[in-house]
Amino acid sequence: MQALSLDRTFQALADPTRRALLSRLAMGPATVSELSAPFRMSQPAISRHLKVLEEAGLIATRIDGSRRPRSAVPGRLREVRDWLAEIEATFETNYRRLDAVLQEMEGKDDV
Amino acid sequence: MQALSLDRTFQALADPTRRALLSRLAMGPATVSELSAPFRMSQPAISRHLKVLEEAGLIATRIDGSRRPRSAVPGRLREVRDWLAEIEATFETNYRRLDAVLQEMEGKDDV
DNA sequence: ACACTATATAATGAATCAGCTATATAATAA
DNA sequence: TTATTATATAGCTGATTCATTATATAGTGT
Repeated sequence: MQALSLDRTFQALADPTRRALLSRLAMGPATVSELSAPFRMSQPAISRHLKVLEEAGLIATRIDGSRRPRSAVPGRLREVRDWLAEIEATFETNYRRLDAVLQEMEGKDDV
Repeated sequence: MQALSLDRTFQALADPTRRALLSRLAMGPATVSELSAPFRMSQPAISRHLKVLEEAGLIATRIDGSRRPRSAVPGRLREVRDWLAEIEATFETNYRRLDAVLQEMEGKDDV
């Protein structure tokens, strides 16, 4: 298996086809044929996108005869969202601090 | 200005240097020199990364004499997080539905 | 004006990406 | 066995990425 870096995961999400595939899979498992159907793109291209999503830890493959139904794996997405939330929290904190400083300055400056 | 696509934004986040720069900027504005200092990477490389972050709508540039202090812009991150949350919600919904189906099957199967 | 600092841009090269077509592999159906 | 279906892999191409060094641009300080 490959290393599950945020790099890889964000990279996987940086393509509209892959995001569409993931959206579809969030609604339930689907085979490659089913996933390919809505796209004007060759089956190999879709298979490749699915591989990227899998290496990013976003989907998983099950084997069912000659089919390879994929399904979404939520854990990885949650990690990504946590990372984003952390940055936003940092920003919020420091924004509030700045705000407090500004208010204090205003208090001493004005009147 | 460039189109602010999710593509571009995820792409921007898919690089560890850029994520580090964004983390730093979430704590408060900083100039290119300040941002470059912690990295073993040329100044032009950092400037380029900053440009990518800006084109992704994640940071903004202010002009102050010969300096170009950057600051984080939170709106875009929130959009990204919203997109992730939506997918997770879809997954949750469909997972619950499956769960319900399974429970019903179990009810009819067992005993 | 001159030197220095801060930053951006250009030119280049190696690596990776995203698509295609052709082909391989494996399971299913006849 | 043979044909068909489902999917993966290989090989190719053009575009994009990420780093480098060299250089341009523009402000600052003397």
